[in-house]
Amino acid sequence: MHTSLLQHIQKHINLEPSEIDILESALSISKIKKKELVLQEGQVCNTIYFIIKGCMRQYIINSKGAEQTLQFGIENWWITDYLSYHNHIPSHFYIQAVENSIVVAIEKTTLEAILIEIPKLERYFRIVSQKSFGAAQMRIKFLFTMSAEERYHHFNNLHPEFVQRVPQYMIASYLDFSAEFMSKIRAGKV
Amino acid sequence: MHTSLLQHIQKHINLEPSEIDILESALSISKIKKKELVLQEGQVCNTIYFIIKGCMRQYIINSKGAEQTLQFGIENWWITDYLSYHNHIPSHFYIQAVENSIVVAIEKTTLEAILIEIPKLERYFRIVSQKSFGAAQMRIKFLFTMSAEERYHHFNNLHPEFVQRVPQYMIASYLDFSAEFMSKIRAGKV
DNA sequence: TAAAAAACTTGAACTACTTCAAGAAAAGTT
DNA sequence: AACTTTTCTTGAAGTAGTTCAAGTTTTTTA
Repeated sequence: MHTSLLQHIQKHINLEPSEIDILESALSISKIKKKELVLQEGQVCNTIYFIIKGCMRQYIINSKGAEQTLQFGIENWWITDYLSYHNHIPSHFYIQAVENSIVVAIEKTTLEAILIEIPKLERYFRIVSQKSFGAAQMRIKFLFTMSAEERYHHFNNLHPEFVQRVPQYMIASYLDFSAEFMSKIRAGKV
Repeated sequence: MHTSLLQHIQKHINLEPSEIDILESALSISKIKKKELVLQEGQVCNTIYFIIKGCMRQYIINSKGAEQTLQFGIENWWITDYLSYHNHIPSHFYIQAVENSIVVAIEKTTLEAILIEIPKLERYFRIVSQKSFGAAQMRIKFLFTMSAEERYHHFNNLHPEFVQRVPQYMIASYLDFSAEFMSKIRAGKV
């Protein structure tokens, strides 16, 4: 396993050397090719992914057959469908690699075993998921209060590198407007 | 403390009698009058609230001075601003009682102490917040894929009691359309 | 139980966005 | 280097919603 997950965990809790050993032996990295899907709509989600390198996204296919990105994940983010994961119900989402990516993929059974061996990790996941929930609430705030153009500029200011990395149409759908409209915003034609 | 919080916790983890004692003595209930604010924009949020009875909401005031509800909480829900709570930063939100409510209000210092005494509770909060995050993602999905009318009918089917309980204009803003438009949807004039 | 405040309704005018269609540019593949 | 696929751009026409203003109904308060 790459050290970045350990570092991320140790930002929030202290691990003993023995606990690090347990993690090292239980977890491994995997590579995911650009465009590869790790979850599809209708499947039950049994895995959580920590992104070591690259970029993933969670998206849906709407009633018109178009993809809409709900969530991006980059280095040091977790990505999964928690509702499907916890309730054993079919997922509404696709999870896909936007770039060739390196992740730590943890199966539910593995994670449950690790959490029993290292109960301290419950705290880590608690804090991380509370912060994610907080971020989701801010996201809803921005969707509610800003115009399309404001959302674009705000996102562009906050994550300029990111806008370079992924196709514009994915960002447009993440910000909830059409790719065509994004093009016009960028050209100043609005 | 009312038993409903204990029951909610014990849906997810098993508590020893001694642990229940600790909780009982550390926590107490408080009453919040309708329209009373427990958090205002600009304040740092240092408390999490478990709703025993009643209804709370998290809202913002937008650039036009109008309130927009981001989140409702009813019986057996937690409500707080996790981003402000964790990062000690001023909140973007107001949290207010929609009805006269009874809550367990837990200060950050109290909660941290309890979590050290009963580490098992980390698991409870981890699971609850992961599920909340999953629900927030579904919420974004619905906002993205459904028309205003679809969102109204969907919400009305899912939570019919709830629509009776709170003013329509709050539900309209939660579903991200105007109170006037909601009136037209209900009258079938759209 | 009257008065005041809060919540809901209605229609008309407006607008921030979408959709469509077609072409251009950029990136990926052999 | 040529071909294919993917991504981005542009304008014209359409529409799902908003905003405003005024009136009505319901709920709360004194």
